[in-house]
This record gives sequence, structure tokens and C-alpha cells, in this order.
Amino acid sequence: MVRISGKITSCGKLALWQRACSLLVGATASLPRRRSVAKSNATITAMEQGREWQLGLVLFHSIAKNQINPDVISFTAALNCCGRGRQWHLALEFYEAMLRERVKPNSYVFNTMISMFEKVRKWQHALAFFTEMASRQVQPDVFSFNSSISAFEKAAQWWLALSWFDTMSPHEVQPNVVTYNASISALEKGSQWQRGIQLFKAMQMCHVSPDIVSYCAAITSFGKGGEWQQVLLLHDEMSKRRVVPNMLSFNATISAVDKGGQWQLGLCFFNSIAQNKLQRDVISFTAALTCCGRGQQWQLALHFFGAMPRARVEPNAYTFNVIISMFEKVGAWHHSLSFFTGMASRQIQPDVFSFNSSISSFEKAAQWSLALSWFDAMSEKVQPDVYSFNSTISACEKGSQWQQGISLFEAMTKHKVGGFALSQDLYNPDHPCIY
DNA sequence: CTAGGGTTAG
Repeated sequence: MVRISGKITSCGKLALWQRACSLLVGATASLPRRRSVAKSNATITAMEQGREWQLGLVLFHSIAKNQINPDVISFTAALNCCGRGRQWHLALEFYEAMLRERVKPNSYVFNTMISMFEKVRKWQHALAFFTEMASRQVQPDVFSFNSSISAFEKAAQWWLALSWFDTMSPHEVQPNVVTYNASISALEKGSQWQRGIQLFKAMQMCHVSPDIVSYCAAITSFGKGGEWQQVLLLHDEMSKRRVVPNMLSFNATISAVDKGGQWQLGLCFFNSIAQNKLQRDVISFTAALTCCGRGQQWQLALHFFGAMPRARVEPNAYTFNVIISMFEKVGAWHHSLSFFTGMASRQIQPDVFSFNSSISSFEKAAQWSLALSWFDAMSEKVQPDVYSFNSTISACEKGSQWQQGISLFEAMTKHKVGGFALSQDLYNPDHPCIY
């Protein structure tokens, strides 16, 4: 008799869920119950890893129908399916069902829940499950801490991330490279990049070797601070330590040196992606286009944009936003407009960035009626923010449409848009609309 | 059965 669950598990790792399914179906139904649960669990996981999370859930339900009680591993696998499908409400129901059926949740269950809440950006829920874990006498392990820190990182809750980090030793859990990486990112996202760099240095003192993800986090941190020279030093250090850069680290580098004003250097790093025989993705191109924007190199930007189909890379909303904003900067409003309309023809939904950058470019060119019509179109799709109002009001002012400007201003204060961050124009004592 | 990284304007 072959160990079928092992085979199914390897199918999952290779994302061969169809094969996993047929192995399961092909197996005889006369296996001992314990073995068949293991088999089903392996299949659920295989489906989840093959991104067929719905099928995994279907299989989970079929276990119960075949009078086999799902065990804690079945529930964990099902929870992972929920996580993959971002179905956190459903996951909560599974958790409740599990308690009802007297299946004791273990650390895997809690870690899976915490990780799911990280994915759906619900850090309070992640925290609640971390606490729930303690109340059910399950000791948190390195996965619990790391997943929680990541959940806090996504929400820029750097203080919580650090306090979790500090709680690890009292719990006798050793931080590992993932702990450091998540914490460095949390500090960077919380605008504490210097602290993040301190942690990056501290990990080496604690004999945890930085890997490519650590370097990525450090590069992004230095980028936040505009420290582009330090980014170059990190690249030297990486090659000395034989940490191989990948597409993600190059993408981070392009953006980091660009933020330090070194847009040409950013473009060099963009070129090195292909030189290193690595794939470029939409983020690589978008980062390169951002460099072009900073350097006001719009012809070059059009060249990169034109090169995307050949690299089989589809632009997304970020890509278009960068281009629209670049044309705003160089004062080419008709180009902003044509890229904005280009989004629709590619079924890309314009977001608040797309609208605001377009309105700004119309405002700069005193195209008040375009600005107004964009503002109106925007209001039907996305929530205008303080900048949307400011640019549109400013456009009205430039076009001597002061009545329109005033009514927008009133609408803005009525809806409490942007709190106290009001338009400079409206505070200008020379402004005819208000004074 | 469980954990980490990269892209956008004013």
C-alpha cells in the first residue's frame, strides 16, 4: 500500500491540485479512517496551495458527509483555504465550529488565524487571536510572534511590533531572520527607519545572518531617509556575503535611490535586472517610470512604457498614475488626459491618485471645465480627498469661476474633507473668493 | 497544517 497522503502533499507543493484530486478519488475507500483523514487533509492543502481554495473547502465539507470527523489538521487546512480566499468571516465560523465539535485548537490553528488577519489587514483581530491563544493555554511560538508582527507591520503599528519583539525572550522564543525582517519593515512603515536600520545591525550582533529579505527591508528603510549612498553600500555588502539580489531587491533599490534624488542611478538598477537575467515585473517598470518622472524625462518614460508589452508586463493603476503625474509635472495636460482615458480602455479603474493627478494637470493649464468635469466623474466612483477639492477649487479660481469654487469649498467643509488641511489659496488674503 | 520583502501625486 502506497503512502498516498505523502504523494498528495508533494502535488500541493508543486501546485498540481488536479493530480492531487485524482489521487484521492482513485484511492480505495477501504483505508482505515485515520489514514483517510490524513489523505483528505493533504488534498485540501494541495488545493489551497494550487489556489483552488474553494475546492479545498468543498472537500472539507465532504469529509463530514462521509462520516469522518475532521481533525485539527483538517480545520487548519480549511482555515488556510479561507486565508487564501480572504474569507475571514468564514474562518471565524470554522473556528467556532471547531470549538463546538470539541476539536482543541493548537498553535497551528492560531498561527493560521493570525496570518490570515495579517493578509486581510485586520491587526486588531490578529491581536485578539494572539490573546485567545494564551487564554486557551497554547504557548505562542516563533510563527505566532512573526505573524503578529507582520500584521502590525501592515498597519504601520511599529510600536506594537516592537513590543511583541521584546516579549519574545520572556516567552523563551528566539527571534529568527523572519522576526527581524518583519520588525525592520514595521519600523520603516511607521516612519521609524533609523530604528529599523539599528535592528538590521543588531540582528548581525545576535548572529542572525541577514538574507535577501533583510537587505530588501534595509534598502527600503534607507530609501525612506533618502540615504542613497547607504543603499549602494548595502549592495556591496550583499555581494561580499554572497546574498544574491533578486527582482524584488532591485525594485526596492530603484525606488530607494530615486527617493534620494538619484533617478539616473535608479534607471541603471532597472537595467541591471535584465543584465542579471531576472524577470522584470510591473513594479520594476513602474519604479523606472517614477525615475523618469523625477527627472522629467517624459520621452524616456514613453520608451519604457512602450517596452512593457515586449517584456509581457501589463501596466496597472500605479503605472498609469505615475505617468499621469509626470505629465502634470511637465505641464502636458493633454498627455495626462490621454493616459487617463487609456486606463478605461484597458479596464483599469482610475483611483483617487489618477483623478487627482489629472485634475492637477488641468488646473496647471487653467482648464477649469475639464477639472470640474473630472471632479464630478470622480465623485461617482471614489471619495474625493482634500487635494481633489484644492486642485479643483484652484482651477475654478484660475478660470475666474469663483462661484463654483465657493460652492466646492462649502461642500468640502460640509463633508469635513481633510480636516484642517485647507487649500493655501483659501487662506490667501488676496484671494477674491473669500476676502 | 503555520511566518517575512518591492511600485504612485499634490
